[in-house]
Amino acid sequence: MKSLRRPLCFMVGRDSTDWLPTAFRTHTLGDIAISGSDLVGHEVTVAGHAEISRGRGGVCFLTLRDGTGRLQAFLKKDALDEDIFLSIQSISRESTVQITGNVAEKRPPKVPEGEPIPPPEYEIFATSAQILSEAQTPLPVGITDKVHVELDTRLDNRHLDLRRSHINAMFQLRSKVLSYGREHLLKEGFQEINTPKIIASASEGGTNLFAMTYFETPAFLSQSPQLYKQLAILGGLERVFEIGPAFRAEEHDTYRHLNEFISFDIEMAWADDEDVMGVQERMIHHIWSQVATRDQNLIDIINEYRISQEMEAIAVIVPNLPFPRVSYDDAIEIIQSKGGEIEWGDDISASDADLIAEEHPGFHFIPRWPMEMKPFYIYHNKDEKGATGEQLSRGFDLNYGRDEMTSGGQREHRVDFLEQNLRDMGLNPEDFSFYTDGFRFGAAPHAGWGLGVARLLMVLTGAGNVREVVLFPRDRSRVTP
RNA sequence: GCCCCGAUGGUGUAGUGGCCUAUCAUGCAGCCCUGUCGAGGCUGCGACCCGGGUUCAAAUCCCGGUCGGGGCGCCA
Repeated sequence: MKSLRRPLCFMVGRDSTDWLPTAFRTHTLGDIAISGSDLVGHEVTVAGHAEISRGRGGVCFLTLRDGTGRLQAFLKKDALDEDIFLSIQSISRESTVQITGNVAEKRPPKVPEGEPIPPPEYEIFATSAQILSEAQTPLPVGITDKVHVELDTRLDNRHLDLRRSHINAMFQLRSKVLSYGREHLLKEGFQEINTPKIIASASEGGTNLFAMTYFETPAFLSQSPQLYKQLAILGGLERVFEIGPAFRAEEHDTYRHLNEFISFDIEMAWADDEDVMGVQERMIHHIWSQVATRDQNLIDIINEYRISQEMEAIAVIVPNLPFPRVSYDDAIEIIQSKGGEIEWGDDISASDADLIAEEHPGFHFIPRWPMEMKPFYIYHNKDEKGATGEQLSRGFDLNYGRDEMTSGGQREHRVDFLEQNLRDMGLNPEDFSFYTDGFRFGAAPHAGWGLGVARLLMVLTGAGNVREVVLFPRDRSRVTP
């Protein structure tokens, strides 16, 4: 690991080498940090936030940061307008500045005896400068401070929190994860869809919905794209996925729940639960291996912060395929053998999941749940019975350690079973006719899953709370910012 | 929704009835330093969540409120 004495101030988190110039800059800071050797002697214009201004008298070292990286500007009193020099010498942190100057190699820092001299870094020797916007002092949360800041304070000031390098890196990773996931699904023939988020009635039952008024009609925010993605499959779209919001009016308050979250859903025709578990593990494997080979710089930035806070560094360990399958029957057995108090037919609680995680710390599927614990749209084979003779379903979960990432399954495509399941769960099939009608004219057997994007990100980034990896999280007590 | 815990400068903290005119770090302001880079040195600034109560005396104890944290349930 890199020495803490030399934080990687100029670490680059984003490849911006092919970004086009804009009205405010010819190059990004990250670009110059990477391509500095080709740019030495060239005049460039850059813009960014003033991270710190050091030096007095006739010199000033201004560390600038934009969304791509950091770079030092070197200002000499006799090389530019004196008033501007003085105002930048005493500029407040986070003010935005535009600098024009020539790229030069930095003088190497003094290093303690015996330590290697670091590779060359680059700076801009300023010939002109302009303050674009001054920052008030003090900042409500420090961008480069070493002091810990609580999540609640950070979320109240998310616009500043996002400027912190490791937070920026986490959100870049979020974008990468979605992009690699899309990339994989498109390769397997899936097409991206969007389903309505304003709905007339419960789409699954179970959780509470947020009520709203749709002109003169009562309506709800969708808790899941479930029924609509199935209708897309029944309509012959073969393989679909959606990355979109889901809303649940549950008053839960944990590190892994939000009332608005992004669900990554797929649905696949002519497939059973095993088929879509395959899609999922291949997709996750693709995401992990892409991040491991292409985005180690982002992981490094996160680790730089974690180490400074005396937290354990994270590593992207590409999981082996296939993921272990721990059937519900097996899970009950494992929990019981470890002294957990659980009976067949009980839900697997968090402390039970801890016991399973002792044997399967990484990704693992838990297939074949009892039918009575699964929603009405989950399929069952009549002759598949659990350890106590109860009906099993083709529903599954994907867990990482103790945390549930996904729930999915083969869907019930036989309309008479579907209606019976609804009745068994105390629901009226007539209320679901918009859905069940889709099954009356020849239905393709199909399967799918829904994955919590923030939960997956939590695993990848080492975040201890889904709120960390959601830009503006919505929980029981937070609706702003 | 249930159970536990907490609230002190901008931020993060120390504090267990009188040693509190409240600790430390960071920040902010000012001064010194013409190659800094975890910059350094010096001088300042800035806080006990709100309302009630107990007590000679409350940051500290009690009650209520508000806000927050952890765990659980439920789920993704």
